[in-house]
Parts: sequence; C-alpha cells; structure tokens
Amino acid sequence: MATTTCPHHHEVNCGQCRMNTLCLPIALQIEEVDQLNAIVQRGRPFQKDDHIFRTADPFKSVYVVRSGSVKTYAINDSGIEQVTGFYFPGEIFGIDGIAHPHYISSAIALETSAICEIPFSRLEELSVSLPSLQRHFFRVMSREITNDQQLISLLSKNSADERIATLLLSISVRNARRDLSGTRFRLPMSRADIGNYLGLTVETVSRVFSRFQRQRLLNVDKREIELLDVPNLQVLANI
Amino acid sequence: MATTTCPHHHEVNCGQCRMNTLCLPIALQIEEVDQLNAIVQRGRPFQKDDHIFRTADPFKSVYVVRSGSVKTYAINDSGIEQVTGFYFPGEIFGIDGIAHPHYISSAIALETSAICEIPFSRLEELSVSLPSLQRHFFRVMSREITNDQQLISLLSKNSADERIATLLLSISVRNARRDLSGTRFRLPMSRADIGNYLGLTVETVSRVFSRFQRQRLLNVDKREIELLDVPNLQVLANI
DNA sequence: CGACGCGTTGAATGTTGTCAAACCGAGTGG
DNA sequence: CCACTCGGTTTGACAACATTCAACGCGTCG
Repeated sequence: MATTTCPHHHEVNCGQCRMNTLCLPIALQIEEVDQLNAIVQRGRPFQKDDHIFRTADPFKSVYVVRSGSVKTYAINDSGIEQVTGFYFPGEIFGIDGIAHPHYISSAIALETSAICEIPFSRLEELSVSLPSLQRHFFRVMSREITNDQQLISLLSKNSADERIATLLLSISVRNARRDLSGTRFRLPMSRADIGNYLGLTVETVSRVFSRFQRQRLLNVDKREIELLDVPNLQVLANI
Repeated sequence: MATTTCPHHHEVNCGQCRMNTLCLPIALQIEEVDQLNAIVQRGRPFQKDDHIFRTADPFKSVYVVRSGSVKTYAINDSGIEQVTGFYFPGEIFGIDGIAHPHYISSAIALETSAICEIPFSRLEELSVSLPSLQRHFFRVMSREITNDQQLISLLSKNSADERIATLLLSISVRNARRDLSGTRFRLPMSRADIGNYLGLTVETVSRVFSRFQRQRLLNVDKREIELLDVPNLQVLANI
C-alpha cells in the first residue's frame, strides 16, 4: 500500500495530501473534502521560471503550492517589478485577482513545483452549500490582507537588518510548520528577489547577510542558510 | 419633501444615501438594497479621535464612511503604530478583521464622521441568498489587497517625493469621485499620520510639501492643499 | 500670559543606494 | 580539457537621500 511519494507527483487527492491541514479548513467533513477534491485540478509540475499565470491572463482560479515554491510579482505604473510574495507548500496564491477580470499579479515557479488549481467559479458555487468553506476563504483572503499590512509596516518602519531578519524567521517558521528544519534550509529565491520584496538593493541584501555571518547570527553559503542565533534574530525582528 | 441634509445625519437609509454607488454593488435590485439596508446600523456621529473599533475588540462588523474621514492603524510587534489606511465617504474599512476573532487594527475618526456599521454575521447570512452581494464583498476584500500591494510597491520602490505626490493624487481622485474639487481640499490627517503611513518622518513630509510649493506644484497652508500642476505631480507619481 | 500641539526649517549624521570591479560555479564550445 | 561566457553574488568607495537633533513660529486653550 505504500505508494511512491515523489514530491512533485500530481495525482494526489486532497484527502491524502500531506498539506491539507494547511490549505483546507479544519472543520471540513470527509465527504466535503471529497467535493472540494473533485473540483481541484492538478497538472504536470511547473519547471523553474514557468509562469502559473500572468498579469494579463483572465482570472479563473486560485492556486495552492503542493511542492516547490512560487513567487508573485506585479509590474507597477513605472514598469518596475515588485515582488509581492513568496509561497511555500500549503500556501494559497492568486487571490488578489478576484476583484478584477484579469490577474493583477504574475506568479512564477522558483523551482520545480507541483501546484493545485482551484477554479474560482466552482469554488463560489461550492461555497454556497458549504458555509465552512466560504468562511474559510474569507479568512484566507483576510489573512492575505494581514500579511500585506505586516509587510507594509516592515517596509515603512524597519531597517535593512530588521527586514532581512524578519524574512528569514518567517521562512524558518513556515518550514517548521511543514516538519522541516527551521534552522537549516535553502532559499529558493535570488538576492535580487529578496531585495525587491524587501525594498532593498541586492548589494544591501548581500552586505547584511555577510554582516549577520560575521556576527555569528547565521551561516550563509550562497542560498544555503543555517540560523545560529535565533533569539538574537528575533530581537532584530522584534518578535 | 426636501429633507434637511446635515452631512452627519445618521438616519439616512442605503437607498437614499448619496454614497451608495460607491459602497453597494451596482447590480443590486431595489428590494435587495432594502434587505441590506435593514441590517445596516447607524449610530450617532463619531467625534474627532473617537475610536470606531480597537485592536482588542471582538470582530463583529465592517464599516462604511458616510461622512468625514477615518484612519486605521495597527500596533506592530515593537509597539510602534503603523497607519494602514485613510478612508473617505463611500469607502469600507474593518475588513481585515475577518480572519481573526478580534480586529487586528484600530480605527479612529479624523474629524466628526458618520459611519455605517454592517454586522458581518448578518452580512454572511444575506450573502448566501444574494450571490451578487457575496461577489461584491469578495471584490471589496480583493481590492483591499490590491491597494495594500500598491502601497507596498510605493514604500519599497519610491522616494519621499514620489510617495507624497502619489498620496495627494489619490486623495484628489477620491474627492473628485464624490463630486468635490480634485484640486483644492483640506487634509484631514496630520503630517505625523502622513509620514507614518508613507514610512517617512514628519520633517521629511514637511520639507517635501515646502519644496513642492517652491516648485509651483501646489500651494500648502497647513492642511489646506491646492494642486497647481497635476500633470507634473502625475509624472512624479508615475501615472 | 504660558503651555501645548502642530508644523517648519537648519545643520549634522548615517543608512542605504549607486557605480565599479571582482569572484564563483555552471554551462558551452573550441 | 581548457578557455570562455554568463548569471548570481560579494565587496569597496563614494554619493545621496532621509533621519536625527535642535530650535523656532504659530495658533489655541487653559
């Protein structure tokens, strides 16, 4: 009965997906999970740099990362890219398109990734008969707002050091939630992506990493990170 | 039949409210407006510095500004206030609380203001029978996310000049939407609020205003603003 | 009147950005 | 196999923009 569990295998249903405690409302009954499962579309894995959707695409679905990682970004009025989020397994993205006929951001795989697609019109229909699902999606959207507001505060009030410490700890806890190491991990995104997301230049990001290493807060080797002094990183991140 | 229309009068129903094209979904039928109207609660106007809700309060309702203006703010992990938004007549606030048992931000009147309160549980019930209302609220939440992401981009990528030009133009168009002057208006918020919102110090905000005046982009007298050169302000704001 | 809140202005400081150069590892083609 | 390029990263020197600290102006209110 032990199925081979390739991390990017795309035929896993919601009931057996290891991520389901993250992306599904806890309250859902087994038959309700089946109903949701029936509308979820699972395609072939996306390769690094493949787009899941683009700004101009008609809004159709929201997405959940099952394996790998995704970055979303928007092009602002001056034509400059703004990275708006990094998404790891169990996390939902594409929600920001709901108010518009088209997606307002683009989503791109940072590495080979398996992605679940949830057609939004089907989800709306299903929500009517499953109040707990509707409530769950309100909460997911609301959480997205909360996250954005925390990022706003981070950008508005914190130094480069504090921003980077905060991001590293955020990735750390999100790893831990998936039963991975919270202290050793590989960053799927480039320095440029980090800088773009945090409102810093690549050079500043690089310098802060180097300084953190000199201060024995962490070890860094390209994208491999080992957090050495979480308590002091938390002080920096104001946690 | 001409009723006295005190701007803060609180017995106006949704059907006759001048703001309803802003806060209601266009598609709503007359009898549907009545249904919504029945659940909207209108209290006595809030005075300047009165709280509409506070961070610790249990989440119960979302709110719409009918007259006056409101500022929302959150206290971040380090105990510092972060202004998260300014709201003018027709605009909805309090949405960010949906994912949580309590509000995650606080809302305070910047001047004497009339506020409509929409109990969220009633709204959820009503949404089930009024699909267009449900859709509308998804869109409102989504728009909130969009706004936040634009602010993120502004904070992340733009200079003090650009941030302030953007805010002024935003207030300008929101005024124009309410058939008020888009070029002459009074700011309801302090320099400190503006700086807090835009990630700048009061001194910087003040200096930018002065410089804009020297450059004949606008006239400033305390909180009275007159935009003189909208095209060049738009260039600054990358519009 | 004096205290206070709010806004403005000046001078000095500092964090971050800009520009430039070099490094490193992974591919690629000769 | 080596030289080469290329993208991503690091580091240094310098400049710029925003902050900090300080003082002052102005209106309101006790």
